[in-house]
Amino acid sequence: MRASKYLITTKKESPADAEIISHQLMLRAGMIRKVASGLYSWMPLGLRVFRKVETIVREEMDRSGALELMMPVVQPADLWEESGRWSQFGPELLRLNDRHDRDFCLGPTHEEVITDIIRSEISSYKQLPANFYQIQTKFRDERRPRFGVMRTREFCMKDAYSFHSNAESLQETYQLMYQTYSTIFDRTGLDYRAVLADTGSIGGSLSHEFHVLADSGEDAIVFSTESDYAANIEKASSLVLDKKKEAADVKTEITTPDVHTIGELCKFLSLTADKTIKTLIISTEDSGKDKLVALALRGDHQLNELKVKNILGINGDLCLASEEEIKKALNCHPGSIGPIDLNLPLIVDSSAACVSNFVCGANKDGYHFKNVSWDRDCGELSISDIRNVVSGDFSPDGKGKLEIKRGIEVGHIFQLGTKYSEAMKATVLDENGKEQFMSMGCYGIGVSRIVAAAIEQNHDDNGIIWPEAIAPFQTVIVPINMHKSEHVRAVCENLYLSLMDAGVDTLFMDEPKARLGVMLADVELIGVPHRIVIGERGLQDGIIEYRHRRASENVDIKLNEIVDFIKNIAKR
RNA sequence: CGGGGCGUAGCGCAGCCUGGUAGCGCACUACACUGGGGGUGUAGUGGUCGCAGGUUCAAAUCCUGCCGUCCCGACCA
Repeated sequence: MRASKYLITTKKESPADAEIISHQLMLRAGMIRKVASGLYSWMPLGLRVFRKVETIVREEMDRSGALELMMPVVQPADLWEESGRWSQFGPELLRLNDRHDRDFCLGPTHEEVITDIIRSEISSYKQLPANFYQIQTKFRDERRPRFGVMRTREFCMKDAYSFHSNAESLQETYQLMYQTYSTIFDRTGLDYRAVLADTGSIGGSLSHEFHVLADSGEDAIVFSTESDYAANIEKASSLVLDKKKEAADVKTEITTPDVHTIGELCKFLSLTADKTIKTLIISTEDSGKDKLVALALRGDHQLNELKVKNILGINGDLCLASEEEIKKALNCHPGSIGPIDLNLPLIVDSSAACVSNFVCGANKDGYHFKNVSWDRDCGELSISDIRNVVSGDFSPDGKGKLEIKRGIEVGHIFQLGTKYSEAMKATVLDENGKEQFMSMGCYGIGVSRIVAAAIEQNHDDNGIIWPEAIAPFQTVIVPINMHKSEHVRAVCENLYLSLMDAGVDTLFMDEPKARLGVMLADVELIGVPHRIVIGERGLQDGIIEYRHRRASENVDIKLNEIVDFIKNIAKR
């Protein structure tokens, strides 16, 4: 591509509302432009990267045997009512009416449509297993779109859906997709991990997420130092070792004026938070009547909302009881609650249950108990894992300790089982001529998000550093004073044509009067991996300058060797 | 959804408190110089000051409402 025929709209300053580095660089490099909150246009330069990612995904999906199709963005409400998700989905689902006032939604995902297709097209177990995918626009009316293309309302996703006549077959395809995803992310050249995940609102049983590692990632992911255990923190558990029970000291009520938080309590009594128990009261409004439930955690641990929701079978958001509700139920303020003689259902975290002689609230404003023992003071306990693991916990498989890193979720695979096929009556006849619900799997990859994640992981002060496989251009030719030297011009032209002939994606900075400094700054911002600078000075010795985007020094290459050199290092 | 910030030229910002000719930098156009890392000069182009009301002789500036946009949001018991 010739720069003179292309649109390169770089900026020195980044827009004020861009917070994370990938968003800033994508705007500065002219890859994307915002249309409205959570809605972006892909400029030609950005689209090139987008397409490269898309191509890798498509090639590997095809290789896996999945069949590409395309379903509509706008979907009828009927299908969603059949699956039960019309009422289950919150405001994330953008609903709209057509001119006949019929209900539709913009598809955030396509389980309903694909299940509808398959139930009418496939009727025999002999046609299974089958796997269908599309690469297409999705819409989710995010509560808060942010981070540029990382969390938008409209985004592009590859979604695949597999159908099976039995669980083993689903297992096989799931494994195949796991492999395929690994190949896809290997090919993008990104540093990623697959982790165990929760199935969330899509439902189903087993699930893995694929995360690109980056400090700015929205998710915390947990690894064992010694085994291959890896999980999202929402899902991660740890091995709780029963501590030797200390002999119970005498329980004492102590006055704790103006102590409302664990922090204040620790300071007041000069002890560490792991010797305290905090008691949270949640209101489970979701389960019909307004019921309060108490949760006991070690003072230094954090509640894992998801684990509690799974235990209590709550679908919606978990919310903490208000001060009034607590006052009404317990006659004290939130800062003084404890597990003793609590007139509420209580769930004790398994780590909290190992603490003895702890300090906790006395359910009386201004008072706490010390030397509390679960066995003696709290009666029968309901114990569950309801906290987030922390760095240094034991891996649940007993091998190694847990370590926590940040990740950007770019892929997610699920075993759905028969959730949708049952709801939508998608059946086949088995070997015995009996009707059976198909088992399903679904598999997503965020195409647009991968582009942003790649930048989060690969950039420096001067701009983006694209991995070879997804760079908008593999190579760039930068001439020096081309308008003054016919020789430089001719060499650049020749080289450009030779590289294009050799199948190397090349950008030729052919604006005759462009200044060198400006061109170099642009080219670094855009992140082209391989740079060739050609000037009269070097040409006199038959030499041109090569530099990789990550390198800090030029390498002199003989003019007649450059095409082979580039072909060699830029090969796919 | 709750809390906060911000809307002035394509982008980044000042002006607003204390009402009176709408400014600066980048970008853009033309010309000249310069020519191996965002160069210099001269002359230009470009703005319903988010929208709607109100106060006033006079509103970017003061008041009210709306819209847009960005950031933060159990972690405290």
